[in-house]
Amino acid sequence: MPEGHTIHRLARALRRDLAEGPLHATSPQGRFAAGAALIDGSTLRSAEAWGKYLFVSTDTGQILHVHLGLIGKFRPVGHPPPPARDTVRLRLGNQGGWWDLVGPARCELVSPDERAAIVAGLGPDPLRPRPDVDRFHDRLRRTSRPIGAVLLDQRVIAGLGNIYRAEVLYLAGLHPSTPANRLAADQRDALWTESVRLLRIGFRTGRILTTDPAEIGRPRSRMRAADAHYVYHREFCRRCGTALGTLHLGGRPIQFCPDCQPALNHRSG
DNA sequence: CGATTATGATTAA
DNA sequence: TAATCCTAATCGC
Repeated sequence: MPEGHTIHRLARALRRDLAEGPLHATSPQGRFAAGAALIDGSTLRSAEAWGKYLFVSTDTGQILHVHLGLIGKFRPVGHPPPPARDTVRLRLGNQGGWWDLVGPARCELVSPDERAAIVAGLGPDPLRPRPDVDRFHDRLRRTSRPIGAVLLDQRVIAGLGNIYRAEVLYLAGLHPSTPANRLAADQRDALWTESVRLLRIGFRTGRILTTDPAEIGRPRSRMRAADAHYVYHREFCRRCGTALGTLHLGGRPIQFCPDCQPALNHRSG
């Protein structure tokens, strides 16, 4: 589920649902019982996303840090809430709604300093106001690691995951193995611009949609899953039909189109 | 029923 | 780089 757009939508939904009235917090699973007890009875003050990291703070000064990881989910469960499954790490709710957190990589209370340290370690988040684009350019200029690995590094850009990195590279026409420091300024610009554009579409729609509706002949609201991406998890390029290649970069598989994303030429590079 | 897989990240080596 | 963690849906036998 979660690349950056998911966490930003989640933060907004929690703000809307839980703003009013004291929170009830429990840990049916038991693994966050102490933390839930400290949150219980407080009132929500803020919920915000930094890349894939979610912070929820209360009027009593508690700061809840949640990271969904690969398999975590934080979703509304209706009102009144049904009996909780025994995997629910945290159930949070009030008169505005009820939410269950299941399978998170992180669910913990942090101090203001700890929170600041996490945020300081993250690269610019395209979905936040006034992201520091220069920092993104600087990081790319300074490393020879393959751009396909660099885009997954949250210290470089916060919020991209395995789908967006593959699609952003496709849209920029760049081979995933290209050393980041060999990219030209306009290529780095394209990576940033496409990241912003795609994440915004994801935030607006709640889906990772990267294809051009005009090209597909179908509005985003009715986009079929099979047409939603150009290369991610595909066998053939959605645009030109060429058989895709697969690499392992940043510890994860990435598909690319050998025709639309040619490898860096030795003489021009 | 077990194995596999998934939009992630940290730790150890 | 590999091992590890977290959960649930899906698939094959």
